[in-house]
Amino acid sequence: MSIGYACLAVGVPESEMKSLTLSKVSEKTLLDTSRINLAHLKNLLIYTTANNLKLFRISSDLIPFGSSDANTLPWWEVFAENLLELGKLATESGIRLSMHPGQYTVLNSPRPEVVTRAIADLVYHARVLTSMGLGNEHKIVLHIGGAYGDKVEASKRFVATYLTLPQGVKDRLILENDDKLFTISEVLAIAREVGCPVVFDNLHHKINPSKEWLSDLQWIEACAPTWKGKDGKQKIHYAQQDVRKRPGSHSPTISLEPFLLFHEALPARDIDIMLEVKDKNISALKCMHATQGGTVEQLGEQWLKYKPLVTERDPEKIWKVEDLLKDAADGQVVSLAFYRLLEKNLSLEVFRSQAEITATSIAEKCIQSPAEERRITKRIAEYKQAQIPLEKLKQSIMNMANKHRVDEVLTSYYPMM
DNA sequence: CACCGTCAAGTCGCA
DNA sequence: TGCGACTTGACGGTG
Repeated sequence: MSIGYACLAVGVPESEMKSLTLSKVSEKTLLDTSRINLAHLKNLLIYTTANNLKLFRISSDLIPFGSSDANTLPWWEVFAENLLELGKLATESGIRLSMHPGQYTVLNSPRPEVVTRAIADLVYHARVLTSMGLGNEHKIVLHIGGAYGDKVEASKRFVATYLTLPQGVKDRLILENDDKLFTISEVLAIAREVGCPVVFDNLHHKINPSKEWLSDLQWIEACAPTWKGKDGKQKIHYAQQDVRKRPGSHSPTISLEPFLLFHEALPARDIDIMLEVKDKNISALKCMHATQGGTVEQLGEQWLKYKPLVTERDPEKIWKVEDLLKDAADGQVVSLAFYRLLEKNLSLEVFRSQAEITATSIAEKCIQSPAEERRITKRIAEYKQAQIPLEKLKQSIMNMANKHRVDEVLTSYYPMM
């Protein structure tokens, strides 16, 4: 079983996708931005490989305006070599890639111009994966679209349009239940009609359940036959609700115990799980290590990145974690204990005075001029007097870390909580 | 430097 | 009927 993350990695320098606004589009800006994004994707794949992750979703932002008339570049030719190299990197590392056009790609719209653009967008996504030399098990995830007051008609339109898609798109397309309109049973009905694999999303299903009452496991089993040999392993999406936000919002991180319960209930056969969560790779590593074990080295590396978050709560707790890792002859055994202890410590309240000390010591690594020192000292004082939230202080420190490329700070999880 | 409104995509749902 | 929410960085303007 592979556990994956989507589009971006926290704490990986030079990995973010740049975008353009329409007013800035030109041949030069398109070329420059595409080149940067491809280089950043390479960094993401290197990171994914180094951390032994096997599932990753490529951001649709890879090629700016990739499916729009605003971009007339034959980018797949201009960057043919780069794309092939990236695909090779993924293939050699056994990484399964995917893409996921957003909410604005609507195949079943009654407006023909919307449908035309949606098809162009799917062609763009398929072209990225194909240009990378990847097989059809590297998929494109799509929702059914709008309901327009008549889901039956909307479903019929989806099917009709699906049938007109280029084969290269059909070969990669997989369909997902959404959190508002099309339930898992409705998606399954459409998918069976057109012969397309289905991705079960547990959170969408929780919020937008079908009238048939089956368990998550039963729905996953119902989706299983839609996956044929050429499609690769069955994929599902797993997410948890952010309790502070509207229904459907992804949680900041994956809470371990509910994930473990979900995981234990999964079928014995091999399934790929794409996590949808704000902290991306951080949760992917947590869930992977917790269920499949991590080496002492892997856990130690994670611990260094989490450490300042524990320090700003209660520095005394550091020793317990370090003792656990020190006594660990076998990383497999302590992985679960490590992440459970970590979660427990991270659930503690931040201590303002400790957060101040932590911020000071991290800022010290980044400061390179008296002016910077004055600015950060001022920000820390503002935080001390509760004039700004900790988040803002961290942002200032991270801006400086970014400016001076302070890797130790940039790769830590310090700004995440 | 920090902050804020706007943009760009399509649909839904609430005044 | 019209506009806010959804998403997120880029961008331009202000303080």
